[in-house]
Amino acid sequence: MSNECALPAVEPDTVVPCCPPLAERPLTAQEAERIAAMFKALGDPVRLRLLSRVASHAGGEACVCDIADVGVSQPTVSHHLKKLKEVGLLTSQRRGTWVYYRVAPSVVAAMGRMLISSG
Amino acid sequence: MSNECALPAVEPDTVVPCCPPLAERPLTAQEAERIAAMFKALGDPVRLRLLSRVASHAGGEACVCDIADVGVSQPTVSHHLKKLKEVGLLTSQRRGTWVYYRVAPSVVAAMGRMLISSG
DNA sequence: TGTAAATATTGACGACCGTCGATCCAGCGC
DNA sequence: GCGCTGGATCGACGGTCGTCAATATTTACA
Repeated sequence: MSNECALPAVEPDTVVPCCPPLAERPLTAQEAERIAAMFKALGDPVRLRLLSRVASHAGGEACVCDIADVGVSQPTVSHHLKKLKEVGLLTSQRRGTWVYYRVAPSVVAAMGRMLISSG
Repeated sequence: MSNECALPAVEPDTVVPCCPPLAERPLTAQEAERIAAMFKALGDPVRLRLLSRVASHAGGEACVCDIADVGVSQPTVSHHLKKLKEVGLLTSQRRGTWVYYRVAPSVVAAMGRMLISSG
């Protein structure tokens, strides 16, 4: 995957260029479906806090145990991290007993650019 | 409302500065709640298409009748436009028989910047 | 081998959300 | 006044989502 501005494609074959500016042209149904799934991942307060905690953590990565105290149970934390991972906003890596998460900057930035260049 | 970078506050008194960069520091529960509500509004394909249609329409505004053919019923379109309006992403104005919607560029840009400056 | 710690998965339950048909409201023209 | 058109609201239904307790899985260490 050399394309820096690519979102995780639904099918591995079609690497779609990411996020056209919102005001460039009307989004197609497929584009909207794909992009909405990513924004929906940001549309939950617990996920937003988890993402922010990973992003702001030293070294750009955080163990689950470092960020898990957000007021919900451990399974719920795991559930939300999984969702963020599914849409490509987070990546994970197991090191020993712990699992470390880090944000995918290109994906986050791509979503941001879609909004910025529409103003 | 002179502050260009302000999101619609839940209570009219507290005008909160918008969207700290995701990686600046961990979001508080209240911040996350407020911001998640806005991203949630973007987390639906129909709303995303409606927003894109308004944003890309000539003059920066669009009558409902111009953008309503997104594959759902007229009440559903109205419902989604209302939601986008509630979180401050759209504004509306009645002119005669028609209602015109336009995007709130500062709000959209604020959300974008929150993501961009986190990469 | 066996026990403990860190995450993930499963299954269930209540709440929220998107959708629709039916209805209502606001302007316009006759 | 009346009818028509664009748009909003209401009420209901089915599906999705966030949450939890319980359990499973993975690794480390004695």
